[in-house]
Amino acid sequence: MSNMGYPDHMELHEPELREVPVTAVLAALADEVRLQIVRALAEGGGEYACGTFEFGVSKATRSHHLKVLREAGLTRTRVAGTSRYVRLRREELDRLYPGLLDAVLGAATAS
Amino acid sequence: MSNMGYPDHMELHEPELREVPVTAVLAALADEVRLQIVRALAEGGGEYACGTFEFGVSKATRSHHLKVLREAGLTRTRVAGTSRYVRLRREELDRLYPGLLDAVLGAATAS
DNA sequence: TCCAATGTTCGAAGATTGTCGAACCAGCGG
DNA sequence: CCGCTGGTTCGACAATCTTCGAACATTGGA
Repeated sequence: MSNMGYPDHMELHEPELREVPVTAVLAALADEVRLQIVRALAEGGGEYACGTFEFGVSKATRSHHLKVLREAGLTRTRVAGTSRYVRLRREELDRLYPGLLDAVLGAATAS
Repeated sequence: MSNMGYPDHMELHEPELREVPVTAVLAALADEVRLQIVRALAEGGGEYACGTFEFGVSKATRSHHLKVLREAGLTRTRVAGTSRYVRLRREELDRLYPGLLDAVLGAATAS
């Protein structure tokens, strides 16, 4: 009974957005590489394999940044085979921090 | 002729908000102490002497945080006598990043 | 003139962060 | 079964950040 209705592959732990301090959310966004990832996710709208993001950093670094985003409650990750698919938790974000993502992305895109 | 129309006391250098990278603005907000300062400034609406902010850090630390906020374009500082009065650059902020401050402050206040 | 008050600046200590290569793990395809 | 591929994890290193006390600057008043 340790399996509580999950599929046979463990889902990654992703925090409730309420339980993440605002400062952590902001800190997650306060990095150029991570902001590029978030921007890409937001533009596409859907989910992307981790390997999609090639922003001039190594595999290890990219993995690290995706972990930061996930643990800040900004993204959700689905495991499928050897790949992991990432997507932005936009609705939740917009509900809890209305306007934040739009403001940040607007600025980032407008440059 | 080094004085270019300024009053006889040099105003502190405060960057144009456009020229501050978004990540710097976010980084400035991504700290518990600085967020408390910003929250206090936003609630009050007006300007406050630096000494007003007693959030359990030393004078030196407070001075440091106020400098970070100022150089991120979040606050403006007026020098008067031995005191410095700080205020939030709310209008500019709201114009360039509409919704950002509200989202962050709402979250911070709602806790 | 001398002192008190308000802030800033200067190290320095300690923690956190971003980055990488190397090693590792798990599927998938021969 | 063996190797490739997509990702993670593990040190390690350098840079940055937060924090403090102590020293300094400047103003205003007794």
